[in-house]
Amino acid sequence: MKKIEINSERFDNMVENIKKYGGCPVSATLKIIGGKWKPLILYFISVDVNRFGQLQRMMPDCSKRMMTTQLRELEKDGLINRKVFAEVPPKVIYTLTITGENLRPLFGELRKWGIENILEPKKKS
Amino acid sequence: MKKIEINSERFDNMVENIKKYGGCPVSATLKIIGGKWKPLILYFISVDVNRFGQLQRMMPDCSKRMMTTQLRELEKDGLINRKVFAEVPPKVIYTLTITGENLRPLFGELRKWGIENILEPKKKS
DNA sequence: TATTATAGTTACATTTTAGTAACCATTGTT
DNA sequence: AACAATGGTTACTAAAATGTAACTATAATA
Repeated sequence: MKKIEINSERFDNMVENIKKYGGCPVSATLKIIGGKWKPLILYFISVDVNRFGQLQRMMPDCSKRMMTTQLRELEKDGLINRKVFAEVPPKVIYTLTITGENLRPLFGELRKWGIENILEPKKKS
Repeated sequence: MKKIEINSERFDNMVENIKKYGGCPVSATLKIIGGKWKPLILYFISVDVNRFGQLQRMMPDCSKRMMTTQLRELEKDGLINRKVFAEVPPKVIYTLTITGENLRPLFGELRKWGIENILEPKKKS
Protein backbone atom coordinates (compact mmCIF):
# COMPACT_ATOMS: atom_id res chain seq x y z
CA MET A 1 0.00 0.00 0.00
CA LYS A 2 1.37 3.26 -1.09
CA LYS A 3 1.65 6.13 1.30
CA ILE A 4 0.87 9.67 0.44
CA GLU A 5 3.40 12.24 1.47
CA ILE A 6 2.29 15.64 2.54
CA ASN A 7 3.93 18.50 4.31
CA SER A 8 2.62 18.09 7.85
CA GLU A 9 2.48 21.75 8.73
CA ARG A 10 0.39 22.36 5.67
CA PHE A 11 -1.81 19.41 6.54
CA ASP A 12 -2.49 20.76 10.02
CA ASN A 13 -3.38 24.03 8.42
CA MET A 14 -5.86 22.37 6.10
CA VAL A 15 -7.49 20.52 8.96
CA GLU A 16 -7.72 23.76 10.90
CA ASN A 17 -9.31 25.54 7.95
CA ILE A 18 -11.85 22.84 7.36
CA LYS A 19 -12.84 22.99 11.00
CA LYS A 20 -13.13 26.76 10.92
CA TYR A 21 -14.72 27.31 7.53
CA GLY A 22 -16.06 23.94 6.46
CA GLY A 23 -13.47 23.99 3.71
CA CYS A 24 -15.58 26.40 1.67
CA PRO A 25 -13.51 29.31 0.42
CA VAL A 26 -16.56 31.52 0.05
CA SER A 27 -17.67 30.98 3.64
CA ALA A 28 -14.09 31.46 4.77
CA THR A 29 -13.87 34.81 3.04
CA LEU A 30 -17.24 35.99 4.29
CA LYS A 31 -16.34 35.02 7.82
CA ILE A 32 -13.20 37.10 7.69
CA ILE A 33 -14.50 40.25 6.04
CA GLY A 34 -18.08 40.01 7.26
CA GLY A 35 -17.71 41.59 10.71
CA LYS A 36 -20.15 44.38 11.45
CA TRP A 37 -17.61 47.19 10.90
CA LYS A 38 -14.86 45.46 8.98
CA PRO A 39 -15.61 46.61 5.43
CA LEU A 40 -15.78 50.20 6.61
CA ILE A 41 -12.62 49.90 8.69
CA LEU A 42 -10.73 48.33 5.81
CA TYR A 43 -11.96 51.03 3.49
CA PHE A 44 -10.86 53.83 5.76
CA ILE A 45 -7.48 52.28 6.39
CA SER A 46 -7.06 51.87 2.66
CA VAL A 47 -7.47 55.62 2.23
CA ASP A 48 -5.07 56.37 5.11
CA VAL A 49 -7.55 57.04 7.84
CA ASN A 50 -5.25 54.88 9.84
CA ARG A 51 -5.33 55.80 13.52
CA PHE A 52 -7.67 54.53 16.18
CA GLY A 53 -9.11 57.92 17.04
CA GLN A 54 -9.54 58.91 13.42
CA LEU A 55 -11.42 55.72 12.70
CA GLN A 56 -13.64 56.33 15.68
CA ARG A 57 -14.50 59.80 14.51
CA MET A 58 -15.41 58.46 11.08
CA MET A 59 -17.62 55.75 12.60
CA PRO A 60 -19.24 57.28 15.67
CA ASP A 61 -21.70 54.39 15.92
CA CYS A 62 -18.89 51.93 16.44
CA SER A 63 -17.93 51.88 20.11
CA LYS A 64 -14.32 51.75 21.31
CA ARG A 65 -14.84 48.21 22.39
CA MET A 66 -16.15 47.15 18.98
CA MET A 67 -13.45 49.09 17.21
CA THR A 68 -10.83 47.28 19.23
CA THR A 69 -12.24 43.82 18.69
CA GLN A 70 -12.74 44.36 14.98
CA LEU A 71 -9.21 45.70 14.57
CA ARG A 72 -7.76 42.83 16.57
CA GLU A 73 -9.57 40.27 14.45
CA LEU A 74 -8.48 41.91 11.23
CA GLU A 75 -4.93 41.84 12.54
CA LYS A 76 -5.16 38.21 13.62
CA ASP A 77 -6.55 37.28 10.20
CA GLY A 78 -3.65 39.01 8.55
CA LEU A 79 -5.52 41.80 6.79
CA ILE A 80 -3.98 44.72 8.64
CA ASN A 81 -0.73 45.61 10.40
CA ARG A 82 -0.64 47.40 13.72
CA LYS A 83 2.37 49.58 14.34
CA VAL A 84 2.88 51.07 17.78
CA PHE A 85 5.08 54.12 18.31
CA ALA A 86 6.71 54.53 21.70
CA GLU A 87 5.32 57.98 22.34
CA VAL A 88 3.13 59.74 24.82
CA PRO A 89 0.28 60.07 24.25
CA PRO A 90 0.28 56.73 22.48
CA LYS A 91 0.38 56.55 18.72
CA VAL A 92 -0.69 53.53 16.70
CA ILE A 93 -1.12 53.31 12.97
CA TYR A 94 -2.86 50.67 10.96
CA THR A 95 -2.04 49.67 7.40
CA LEU A 96 -3.29 47.03 5.00
CA THR A 97 -1.16 43.94 4.55
CA ILE A 98 -0.66 42.43 1.11
CA THR A 99 -3.52 40.09 1.89
CA GLY A 100 -5.62 43.10 2.74
CA GLU A 101 -4.65 44.86 -0.45
CA ASN A 102 -5.64 41.73 -2.36
CA LEU A 103 -9.22 42.41 -1.31
CA ARG A 104 -9.57 45.36 -3.67
CA PRO A 105 -11.05 43.54 -6.69
CA LEU A 106 -13.37 41.62 -4.40
CA PHE A 107 -14.62 44.79 -2.80
CA GLY A 108 -15.18 46.14 -6.27
CA GLU A 109 -17.52 43.24 -7.00
CA LEU A 110 -19.29 43.50 -3.66
CA ARG A 111 -19.85 47.17 -4.26
CA LYS A 112 -21.05 46.66 -7.80
CA TRP A 113 -23.53 43.98 -6.89
CA GLY A 114 -24.82 46.02 -3.95
CA ILE A 115 -25.41 49.07 -6.09
CA GLU A 116 -26.99 47.25 -9.00
CA ASN A 117 -29.12 44.85 -7.01
CA ILE A 118 -29.90 46.50 -3.68
CA LEU A 119 -29.33 50.22 -3.55
CA GLU A 120 -30.39 51.10 -7.08
CA PRO A 121 -32.18 48.09 -8.50
CA LYS A 122 -33.67 48.54 -11.95
CA LYS A 123 -37.39 48.70 -11.70
CA LYS A 124 -39.06 45.79 -13.41
CA SER A 125 -41.45 48.10 -15.32
CA MET B 1 -35.19 78.51 -4.65
CA LYS B 2 -35.27 75.57 -6.98
CA LYS B 3 -36.87 72.35 -5.95
CA ILE B 4 -35.43 68.98 -6.68
CA GLU B 5 -37.78 66.44 -8.13
CA ILE B 6 -37.44 62.81 -7.24
CA ASN B 7 -39.61 59.79 -7.59
CA SER B 8 -41.03 59.42 -4.11
CA GLU B 9 -41.20 55.64 -4.09
CA ARG B 10 -37.57 55.54 -5.02
CA PHE B 11 -36.78 58.09 -2.34
CA ASP B 12 -38.47 56.02 0.36
CA ASN B 13 -36.45 53.08 -0.84
CA MET B 14 -33.20 55.01 -0.51
CA VAL B 15 -34.05 56.11 3.01
CA GLU B 16 -34.90 52.55 3.89
CA ASN B 17 -31.62 51.29 2.49
CA ILE B 18 -29.56 53.88 4.29
CA LYS B 19 -31.24 52.91 7.54
CA LYS B 20 -30.64 49.22 6.91
CA TYR B 21 -27.16 49.28 5.43
CA GLY B 22 -25.75 52.69 6.25
CA GLY B 23 -25.83 53.39 2.53
CA CYS B 24 -22.71 51.32 1.98
CA PRO B 25 -23.18 48.91 -0.91
CA VAL B 26 -20.47 46.59 0.39
CA SER B 27 -22.08 46.26 3.82
CA ALA B 28 -25.44 45.85 2.14
CA THR B 29 -24.18 42.97 0.05
CA LEU B 30 -22.41 41.28 2.93
CA LYS B 31 -25.50 41.56 5.08
CA ILE B 32 -27.58 39.81 2.44
CA ILE B 33 -25.25 36.99 1.46
CA GLY B 34 -23.42 36.69 4.78
CA GLY B 35 -25.85 34.45 6.66
CA LYS B 36 -24.33 31.39 8.23
CA TRP B 37 -25.58 28.97 5.58
CA LYS B 38 -26.51 31.26 2.72
CA PRO B 39 -23.52 30.83 0.44
CA LEU B 40 -23.86 27.08 0.64
CA ILE B 41 -27.62 27.18 0.10
CA LEU B 42 -27.24 29.47 -2.90
CA TYR B 43 -24.56 27.23 -4.30
CA PHE B 44 -26.64 24.10 -3.98
CA ILE B 45 -29.70 25.75 -5.46
CA SER B 46 -27.56 26.97 -8.34
CA VAL B 47 -26.67 23.37 -9.14
CA ASP B 48 -30.29 22.23 -8.83
CA VAL B 49 -30.21 20.80 -5.37
CA ASN B 50 -33.42 22.66 -5.02
CA ARG B 51 -35.71 20.98 -2.52
CA PHE B 52 -35.84 21.46 1.22
CA GLY B 53 -35.05 17.88 2.10
CA GLN B 54 -32.24 17.65 -0.43
CA LEU B 55 -30.63 20.76 0.96
CA GLN B 56 -30.90 19.36 4.45
CA ARG B 57 -29.20 16.15 3.46
CA MET B 58 -26.36 18.13 1.89
CA MET B 59 -25.95 20.26 5.02
CA PRO B 60 -26.68 18.02 7.99
CA ASP B 61 -25.29 20.58 10.42
CA CYS B 62 -27.91 23.09 9.42
CA SER B 63 -31.07 22.46 11.43
CA LYS B 64 -34.54 22.56 9.93
CA ARG B 65 -35.17 25.76 11.77
CA MET B 66 -32.05 27.42 10.41
CA MET B 67 -32.71 26.10 6.94
CA THR B 68 -36.14 27.65 7.01
CA THR B 69 -35.03 31.03 8.28
CA GLN B 70 -32.16 31.24 5.84
CA LEU B 71 -34.39 30.28 2.91
CA ARG B 72 -37.05 32.78 3.98
CA GLU B 73 -34.50 35.59 4.21
CA LEU B 74 -33.04 34.75 0.82
CA GLU B 75 -36.55 34.83 -0.58
CA LYS B 76 -37.41 38.12 1.10
CA ASP B 77 -34.18 39.64 -0.22
CA GLY B 78 -35.09 38.53 -3.70
CA LEU B 79 -32.30 36.03 -4.29
CA ILE B 80 -34.43 32.93 -4.59
CA ASN B 81 -37.94 31.92 -5.69
CA ARG B 82 -40.05 29.49 -3.75
CA LYS B 83 -42.55 27.47 -5.72
CA VAL B 84 -45.07 25.32 -3.90
CA PHE B 85 -46.81 22.41 -5.60
CA ALA B 86 -50.22 21.43 -4.31
CA GLU B 87 -49.33 17.83 -3.66
CA VAL B 88 -49.18 15.40 -0.79
CA PRO B 89 -46.62 15.00 0.59
CA PRO B 90 -45.78 18.64 0.02
CA LYS B 91 -43.35 19.61 -2.72
CA VAL B 92 -41.48 22.88 -2.84
CA ILE B 93 -38.70 23.85 -5.17
CA TYR B 94 -36.30 26.71 -4.92
CA THR B 95 -34.64 28.49 -7.81
CA LEU B 96 -32.34 31.49 -8.16
CA THR B 97 -33.88 34.76 -9.26
CA ILE B 98 -32.08 37.00 -11.73
CA THR B 99 -30.66 38.89 -8.77
CA GLY B 100 -29.43 35.60 -7.39
CA GLU B 101 -27.87 34.64 -10.70
CA ASN B 102 -26.14 38.01 -10.75
CA LEU B 103 -24.11 36.86 -7.76
CA ARG B 104 -22.04 34.45 -9.83
CA PRO B 105 -19.10 36.75 -10.63
CA LEU B 106 -19.04 37.94 -7.05
CA PHE B 107 -18.92 34.40 -5.74
CA GLY B 108 -16.09 33.80 -8.15
CA GLU B 109 -14.09 36.57 -6.52
CA LEU B 110 -14.98 35.48 -2.98
CA ARG B 111 -13.87 31.98 -3.81
CA LYS B 112 -10.67 33.13 -5.45
CA TRP B 113 -9.65 35.34 -2.57
CA GLY B 114 -10.48 32.64 -0.06
CA ILE B 115 -8.38 30.07 -1.83
CA GLU B 116 -5.42 32.32 -2.48
CA ASN B 117 -5.36 34.05 0.88
CA ILE B 118 -6.85 31.67 3.42
CA LEU B 119 -7.07 28.08 2.34
CA GLU B 120 -3.86 27.87 0.33
CA PRO B 121 -1.83 30.93 1.13
CA LYS B 122 1.60 31.08 -0.43
CA LYS B 123 4.20 30.59 2.22
CA LYS B 124 6.32 33.68 2.66
CA SER B 125 9.52 31.56 2.53
C1' DT C 1 -53.53 0.41 12.30
C1' DA C 2 -49.07 2.10 12.48
C1' DT C 3 -45.50 4.08 9.52
C1' DT C 4 -43.37 6.90 5.87
C1' DA C 5 -42.69 10.91 3.25
C1' DT C 6 -42.31 16.17 2.86
C1' DA C 7 -41.90 20.66 4.44
C1' DG C 8 -42.22 22.91 7.65
C1' DT C 9 -43.72 25.55 12.79
C1' DT C 10 -43.40 26.42 17.69
C1' DA C 11 -41.68 27.00 22.38
C1' DC C 12 -37.89 27.10 25.05
C1' DA C 13 -32.86 27.05 26.27
C1' DT C 14 -28.32 28.33 25.23
C1' DT C 15 -24.64 30.78 23.00
C1' DT C 16 -22.73 34.59 20.67
C1' DT C 17 -22.47 39.28 19.74
C1' DA C 18 -22.76 43.94 20.88
C1' DG C 19 -23.71 48.12 23.92
C1' DT C 20 -22.52 51.02 28.17
C1' DA C 21 -19.86 53.14 31.22
C1' DA C 22 -16.03 53.34 34.16
C1' DC C 23 -11.19 52.85 34.44
C1' DC C 24 -5.87 52.97 33.20
C1' DA C 25 -1.08 55.13 32.10
C1' DT C 26 1.84 59.01 30.81
C1' DT C 27 3.25 63.52 29.49
C1' DG C 28 2.27 68.29 28.52
C1' DT C 29 -0.61 72.19 29.27
C1' DT C 30 -3.49 75.61 31.91
C1' DA D 1 -3.58 70.58 40.94
C1' DA D 2 -6.68 69.47 37.44
C1' DC D 3 -7.45 68.37 32.69
C1' DA D 4 -6.56 67.01 27.82
C1' DA D 5 -4.95 63.74 24.57
C1' DT D 6 -4.36 58.80 22.91
C1' DG D 7 -5.35 54.06 22.66
C1' DG D 8 -6.99 51.18 24.75
C1' DT D 9 -9.12 47.39 28.85
C1' DT D 10 -12.60 45.61 31.99
C1' DA D 11 -16.94 44.27 34.06
C1' DC D 12 -21.55 44.07 33.45
C1' DT D 13 -25.87 44.13 30.69
C1' DA D 14 -28.88 43.59 26.78
C1' DA D 15 -30.04 41.84 22.50
C1' DA D 16 -29.61 38.83 18.64
C1' DA D 17 -28.54 34.45 16.67
C1' DT D 18 -28.71 29.67 16.97
C1' DG D 19 -29.66 24.89 18.89
C1' DT D 20 -33.06 21.30 20.48
C1' DA D 21 -36.91 18.74 20.51
C1' DA D 22 -41.65 18.18 20.01
C1' DC D 23 -45.43 18.98 17.05
C1' DT D 24 -48.34 19.77 12.54
C1' DA D 25 -50.94 18.04 8.08
C1' DT D 26 -52.31 14.60 4.47
C1' DA D 27 -52.27 10.67 1.44
C1' DA D 28 -50.12 6.40 0.29
C1' DT D 29 -48.14 2.21 1.83
C1' DA D 30 -47.03 -2.06 4.77
